[in-house]
Amino acid sequence: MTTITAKPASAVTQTESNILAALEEHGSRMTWPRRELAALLARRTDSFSAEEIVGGLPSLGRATIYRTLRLLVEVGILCKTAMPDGSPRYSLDDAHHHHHLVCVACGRIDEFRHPSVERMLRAMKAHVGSELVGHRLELYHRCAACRESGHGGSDIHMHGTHVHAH
Amino acid sequence: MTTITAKPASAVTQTESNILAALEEHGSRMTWPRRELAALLARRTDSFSAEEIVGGLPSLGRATIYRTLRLLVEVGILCKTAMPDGSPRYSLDDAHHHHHLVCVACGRIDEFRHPSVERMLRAMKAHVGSELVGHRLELYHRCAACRESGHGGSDIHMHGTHVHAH
DNA sequence: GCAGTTATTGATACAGAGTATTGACAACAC
DNA sequence: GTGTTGTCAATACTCTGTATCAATAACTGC
Repeated sequence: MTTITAKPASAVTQTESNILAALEEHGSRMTWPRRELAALLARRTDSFSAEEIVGGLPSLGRATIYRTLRLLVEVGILCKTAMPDGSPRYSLDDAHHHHHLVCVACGRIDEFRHPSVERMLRAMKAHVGSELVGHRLELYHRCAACRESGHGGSDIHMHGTHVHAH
Repeated sequence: MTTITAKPASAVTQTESNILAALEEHGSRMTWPRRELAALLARRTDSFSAEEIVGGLPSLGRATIYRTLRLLVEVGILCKTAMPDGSPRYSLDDAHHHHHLVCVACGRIDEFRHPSVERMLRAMKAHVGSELVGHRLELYHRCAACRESGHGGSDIHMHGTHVHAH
């Protein structure tokens, strides 16, 4: 927990009841579509796009799925992260402050915390004249599995928004 | 250049010939639409969306503008940054490695470099098992002008993708 | 300076990721 | 059981692009 804290995405799990409890706590009603979505999310360990969920739950309306995903981000069940090209990915949130280590080949998202990041943020807070209201930090890499399996040439989401190589 | 390096966006300027030279160097042809776009960009000092440019150059095709903006990002004339909600903004690039300080109220984008960031990246590089292929760091704040003018309640682009408050 | 090659353009259509609207319906309060 | 209000599905729309393709303009060699 002090060095890399490489918590694999697969270690971030939420049970269906966890998710429903978070919604209830937030004051949301307990509906069948939300139960369905919670059940599906509880079974996932990897990152996903909203449209994957839409495809996986054809009995629910698109708007409902987008609304509910947004709601789950708000209540801290999901993280919404951006690939280098800006396309969004959702993953389960471990409910603590963290940043993302994103594999550009397979889309796997690991959460991490590291003192050097917090140190940097403190330093920037001190040096920037105005109040910081938020930050975004993502590190992009090729994960161990993708390097081994040679699944490397693609990097489909690599270009677009401002991402630095060094 | 060692502490905050608060280079205002207005200090990042490019002349029309600068921009055209970068395109030529890249091996691109010198066309009328590119000249037009270069002339318009050379006059801007703030950040902008692609559609603003589309609106400002009605004689050019949408596709051409998007293509050329992408090209200019590739050759290092423009930066493409994301607001907290993920919506993209373009700004002139000072051609050095830097990160972005983005005002969530007015969209102003300042570029900065700071040793604490580089230190953090070195530390992360050392600690992450796999090779890092890129990173994204954006700090969101409310700029001095917006704080003074009270232009504060809006923060229209504040929600969406994963942005941390502390 | 002209022909030939090839990059580039503009129009149009399409894709991805959502948001806004609306009438219907279901959950919860009483 | 009635009423209020949250939530639903469907639809249309927005924004930010990319793909296709025929027409054209820019460079290249002569």
